[in-house]
Amino acid sequence: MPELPEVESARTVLERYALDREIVDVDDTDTWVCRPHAPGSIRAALLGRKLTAANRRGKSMWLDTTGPTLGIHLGMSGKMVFVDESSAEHDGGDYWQRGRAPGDHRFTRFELSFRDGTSLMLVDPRRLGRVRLDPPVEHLGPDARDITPAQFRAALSRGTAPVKARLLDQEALAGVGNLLADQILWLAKVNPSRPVSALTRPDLDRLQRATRRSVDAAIAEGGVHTLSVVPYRREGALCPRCHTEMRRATVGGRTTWFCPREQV
DNA sequence: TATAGTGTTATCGG
DNA sequence: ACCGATAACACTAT
Repeated sequence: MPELPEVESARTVLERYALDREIVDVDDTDTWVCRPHAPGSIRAALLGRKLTAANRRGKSMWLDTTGPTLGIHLGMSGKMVFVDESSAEHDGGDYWQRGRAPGDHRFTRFELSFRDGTSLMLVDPRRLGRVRLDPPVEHLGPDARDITPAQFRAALSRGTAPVKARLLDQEALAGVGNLLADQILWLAKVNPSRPVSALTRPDLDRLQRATRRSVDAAIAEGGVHTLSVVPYRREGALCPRCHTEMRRATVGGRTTWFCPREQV
């Protein structure tokens, strides 16, 4: 499911395939995913327009058009699929929804049809994704891929929240999800429950470097499921560095796996 | 059959 | 007002 790296691969697909084609039909009838606009309002705003650029900050995407901006968030189970002139489907190589067969429209929640017969759809079984016009993005923190050490220290300096909860706070820094957070904390050898107020300057700098490394690695390797500690997020697994049994906890409301020996 | 889940947001309580 | 925790959302996979 999508964190920053998966959203970036989706953005790349949109940029490569979906720009500069005239929109001749829009299916925005799923008013749970397409909101808060009235049914048909997104359709009316986009008919006859073209997508002109695909942008991303954290896990949020927005598409510039010759009309209003189209915001797309993949939620926990969404993926973008582009159907080309020969009905071949292109997605980000995302590892989830692997079981979906080409042409399966059961979970298509939003669709743009272009004049040349191609189309772009949001496929989202759980319907936790969102499509909206002119989405707000200013509230998001700096993108986790290019946040500077100084910005990172500022984002993690205030308050008493567990450091993992802060890493997941999209207004502090944008793009880190549950798996990336576990990887970052494991790489930096920081306990997920440690209050941000207890982090030292060296801790913060290690965390920032671990964030950059983890995001870059996941983008290069094809998603957060390729991160090195992810296979060890299970009962009975041993830390791949020190062979201590991994421990499970709930931090920031999310399932958390960490090495109790190294992450102190 | 029961439960957990890679995300976000409204609401509650301190 | 600020900060953090929790429940809810809808559906699939185990």
